[in-house]
Amino acid sequence: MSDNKPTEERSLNFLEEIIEADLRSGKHTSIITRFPPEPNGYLHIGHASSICLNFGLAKKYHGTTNLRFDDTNPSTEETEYVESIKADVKWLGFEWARELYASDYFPQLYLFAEKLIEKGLAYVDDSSGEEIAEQKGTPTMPGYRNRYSDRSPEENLKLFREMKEGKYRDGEKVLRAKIDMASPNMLMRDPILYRIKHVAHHRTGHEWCIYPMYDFAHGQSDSIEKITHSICTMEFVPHRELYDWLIEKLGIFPSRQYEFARRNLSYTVMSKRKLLQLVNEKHVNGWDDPRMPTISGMRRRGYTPEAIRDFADRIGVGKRDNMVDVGVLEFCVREHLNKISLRRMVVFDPLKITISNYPEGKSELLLSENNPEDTGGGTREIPFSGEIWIEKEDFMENPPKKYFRLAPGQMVRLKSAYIIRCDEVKKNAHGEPVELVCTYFPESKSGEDTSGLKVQGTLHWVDADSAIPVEIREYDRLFRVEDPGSEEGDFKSYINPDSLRIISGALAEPALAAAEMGERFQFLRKGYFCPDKDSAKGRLVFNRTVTLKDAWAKEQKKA
RNA sequence: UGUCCGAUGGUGUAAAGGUAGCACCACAGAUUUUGGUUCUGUUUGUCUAGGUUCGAAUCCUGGUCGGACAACCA
Repeated sequence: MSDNKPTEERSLNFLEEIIEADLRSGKHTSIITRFPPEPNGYLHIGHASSICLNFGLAKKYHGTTNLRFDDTNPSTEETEYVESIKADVKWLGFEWARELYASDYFPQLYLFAEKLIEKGLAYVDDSSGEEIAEQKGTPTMPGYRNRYSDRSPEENLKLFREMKEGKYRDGEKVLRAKIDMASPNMLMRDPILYRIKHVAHHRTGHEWCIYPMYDFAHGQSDSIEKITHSICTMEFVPHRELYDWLIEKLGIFPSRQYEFARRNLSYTVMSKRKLLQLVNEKHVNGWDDPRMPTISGMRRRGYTPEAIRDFADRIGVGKRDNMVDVGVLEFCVREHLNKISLRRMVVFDPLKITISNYPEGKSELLLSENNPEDTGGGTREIPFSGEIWIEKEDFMENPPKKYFRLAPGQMVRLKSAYIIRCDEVKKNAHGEPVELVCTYFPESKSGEDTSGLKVQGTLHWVDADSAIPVEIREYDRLFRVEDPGSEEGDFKSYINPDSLRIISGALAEPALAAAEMGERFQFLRKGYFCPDKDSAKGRLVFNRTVTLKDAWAKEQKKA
């Protein structure tokens, strides 16, 4: 090729720029990142972005990523969450270099605290929570110290050891850093480092009754692991000053914190609190409800890890507030599913067709491609006979202009089969069509069409004799508004009442009987679907992952 | 009335003082045995007022708007 431009290097995001600069300057020879969830809930799409970011950055620069559980608050954390988080990260396709726990560092952290006390940089405070808050001032008013702040290092050391030994009750004392009660940064106003909690920890049990706060655990853990780039969300910007202060005073490995703006997704909520409400109040059927923005929900819905990674990649990373359109996610899902899913035909709302000129009692097997996007995808056999089902909405007695489907006297092709013409409409007492009598053109058989007939529409269908009944679950966005969290009143009042539609009487081509969990299908002209775990033998349940684009529906809406 | 962070089409993200680009969305056309896919094209943007400069999205100053910060949560 004459074009010798270097293979189009994509422009770097701000984190990549920082890392490349650090690598170039020799500040680091390799990088280590970490994904640090607290095991107190399920991971959602926001975490997925963070996972892709941290693991993706390390991968790009040939570094490693640790999975570290930030388990410093035993009252909220459980092993169950640890397991689900690990499963989610793995499912997304990432491998961590080390599986670590902040709780592994409790002994080391305790020593760090004693060191600070010895240096006169921390003290034990007997004040109540209210008193501490009171003395802290406000963002516009400086705080002030109390009498406990003057205790000697010796006394503090003694008191802190007693705290550790369980001599005091919850809330009776805390360890505080001695920094600056007048700092414009509230977090620097003698922040609490340790608190007493006589609570069992999911890993250390009753070994400890004092637990470090986030600020005294996170940076130190980063440092112990020699994390080079500790990437977190913007709300931690004010913590950075404290993060750096502690590393400096402790004289430990200088991990550095960098912040990015969390990605918000339209038409959903992401806060743990709100998600929990949806589950507890049964607006959804559990954390893995396919409408949930959780990783387990998306997995059950049929989203692929590839699509989610692609999504994270496309939306990139920045520092400003944002609201990413869920349409981008759906685009990524469609794009991947289009390439990999097996085509099948399923009629959701059946209308019977009798082909009057098809030999009585005859049936034949037709061939159809499994995936037109994949030439090696092979074919499958579909039975065809004189009695078939089509979609009710694919027939109109008085069709509008440009209606390419079936209507009296109008012809359509049945996908991978024949061209038919509608001759007669049989109706029930309400005047609704219940059966169409059609003729077919034998010489129009798919693949060997010599009929010379031209039709505009192609319909999906199933053979009446061999069709199997299936249940379909169609999901729509969970909320009616873009940003439920910022609307007036209770966010739950914006829930979309039609976010789940169950179709129990759908009929599927027989090949679908062999569908297995994990397989992805495109039901022709309907959307992408996957088997749900609720499927039972003889009663398959399919989740709609995402619809197909529908130019006709769009046109209808305009009209 | 404090400190910190931010502001580029409808959305997300690039352009490190020198052609405002890419993707999604939207729209139009072509192809199509899925009104799918694919292909081609089009519309739309630098918050504001000054300043520095031959030249500013980029640097400086003021303003405006949005967000974060006063948990013994992370």
